[in-house]
Amino acid sequence: MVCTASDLQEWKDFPKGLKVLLLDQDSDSASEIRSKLELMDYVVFTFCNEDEALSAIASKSDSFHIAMVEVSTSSNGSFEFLEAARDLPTIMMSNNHCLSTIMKCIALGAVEFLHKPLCEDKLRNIWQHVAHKAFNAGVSEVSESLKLVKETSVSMLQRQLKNEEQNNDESREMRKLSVHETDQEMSAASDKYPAPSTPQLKGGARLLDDGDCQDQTNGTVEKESGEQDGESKFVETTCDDSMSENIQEAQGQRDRDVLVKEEDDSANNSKCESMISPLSENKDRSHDVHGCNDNLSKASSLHNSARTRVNRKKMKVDWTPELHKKFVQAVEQLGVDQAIPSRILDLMKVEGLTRHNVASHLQKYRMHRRHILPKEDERRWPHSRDGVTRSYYPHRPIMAYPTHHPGHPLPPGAAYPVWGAPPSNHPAGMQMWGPPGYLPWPSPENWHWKTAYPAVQADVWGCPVMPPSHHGPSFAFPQNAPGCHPPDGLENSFAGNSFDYHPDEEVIDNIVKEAISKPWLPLPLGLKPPSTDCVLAELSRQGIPSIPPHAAQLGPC
DNA sequence: GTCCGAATAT
DNA sequence: AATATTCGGA
Repeated sequence: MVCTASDLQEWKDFPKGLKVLLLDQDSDSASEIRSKLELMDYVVFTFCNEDEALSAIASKSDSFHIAMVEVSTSSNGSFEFLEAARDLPTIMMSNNHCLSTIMKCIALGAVEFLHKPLCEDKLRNIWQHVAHKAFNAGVSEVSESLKLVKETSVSMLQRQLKNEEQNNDESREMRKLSVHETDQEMSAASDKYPAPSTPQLKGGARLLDDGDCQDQTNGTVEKESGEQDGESKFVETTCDDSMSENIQEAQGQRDRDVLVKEEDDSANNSKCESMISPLSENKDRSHDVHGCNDNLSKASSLHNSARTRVNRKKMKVDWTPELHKKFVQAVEQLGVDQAIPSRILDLMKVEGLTRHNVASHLQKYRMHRRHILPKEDERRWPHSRDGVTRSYYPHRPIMAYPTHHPGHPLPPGAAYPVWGAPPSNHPAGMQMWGPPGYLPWPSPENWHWKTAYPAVQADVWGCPVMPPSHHGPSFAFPQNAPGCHPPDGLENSFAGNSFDYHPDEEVIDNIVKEAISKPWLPLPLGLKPPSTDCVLAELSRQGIPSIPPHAAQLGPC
């Protein structure tokens, strides 16, 4: 369908009603796309059969503004369509991400190639191809084209401003178009066809665009104006440690030197997320696997030069080994118990890092420690229950874990070394969270052992834990004499644990001995209280034929 | 209102 | 899997 700029000018609520020919052999996929498009007020004509689609455009070629065609991996049919529908801006789409296929599509005139599954943003913006074509159709003279475009844009803009209250996505898109196409890119764009397709907009104003658009489209602005804003704002300040945390927080002073990378969801469709690289010593970013470094400075300067909406975009902190090292040092310095995000943040003095970032990382860090730590201080457990030496977790796992290095207990200070080993000993990006020799990351598939033994309460990390204190001491007390039989399932419970450890008698004995020698303490998990029968039998075996009368009054304490 | 930590989402 | 975001509670 030939859609001219003046058509657009007359078009109420563009792109509402834009007619989309959808050709997809897969009817499921087709209907999915269709419904998405329809939600955006496109009018969709679905074809699962290519011949039908071809005859449709042949007979009533005016009926469509744009086509979306699935490139089936099996046939070349879709290319035929492409050739047959030269006048129709055609977007090809496929699960097949093969470059040569894409190339072929483009070569044959496709205005864009979209990877499936299609994301909504891309669908929403397909109208741009129509607009682009309209603005370029049959206009030989650039100045004429520009004039037309300008008029069109302006009139559209005015119309939209009038309908302010019913502002919806389309109008916003249009405004975007007006501004940018008119004032900035049109002269360049008008003499070549390449689609200005949504996601493929090149550089320049994109960030601003997105920022604005985002602000308008979803009402997330106010949300980000709170704490988050304060933290992610780029403020160039210099504060020293003497300043109070709060002030620092409020000033967003940790956000110095952040490098941001513009979100690049462009043509390649590879969702390369924005990334923030908080590094004062960013030279040693040896593992920049994302290869985004080039963009960093670009985005950064962009940010500096213009508005800072950029920051609104999701930015991911890249926890490089160096950064993690800082983190761990901070945690150590504070002591695990006092290590809270804001303090860690202060100590780290990494610009651009937010408390949220740290909190998130801290969460992961703790989770990890929960796995490696119990082994370490398990042997010290009996003395750490008074709460004084209690570490981060109030309810220390009681089940004796075998320690990984039985002969090499780590001194408390060394329990959480900064780095167990030089990073160079590990594959790029590998992070060490614990002392040398520990599995850096116990693999989750090894955690399932916890479920094998219901009698042991396991926490979410798979560590057996003490029941909360309100269960009271009575919980601990015996129906079974220790030693009657090893706790049922104990072995099973260990069979698949993180360390592939199969407990031997010694371990069990130690637990049992501990329990026997300190009967006033709660019974370690995994040990069942002895049954009365068992107790009686044992007593009998020791030559005590019956329970002394007063014994019954003792009862459980 | 701020911060924390866990839960949940991406 | 890693990180961000959300949510409930202090």
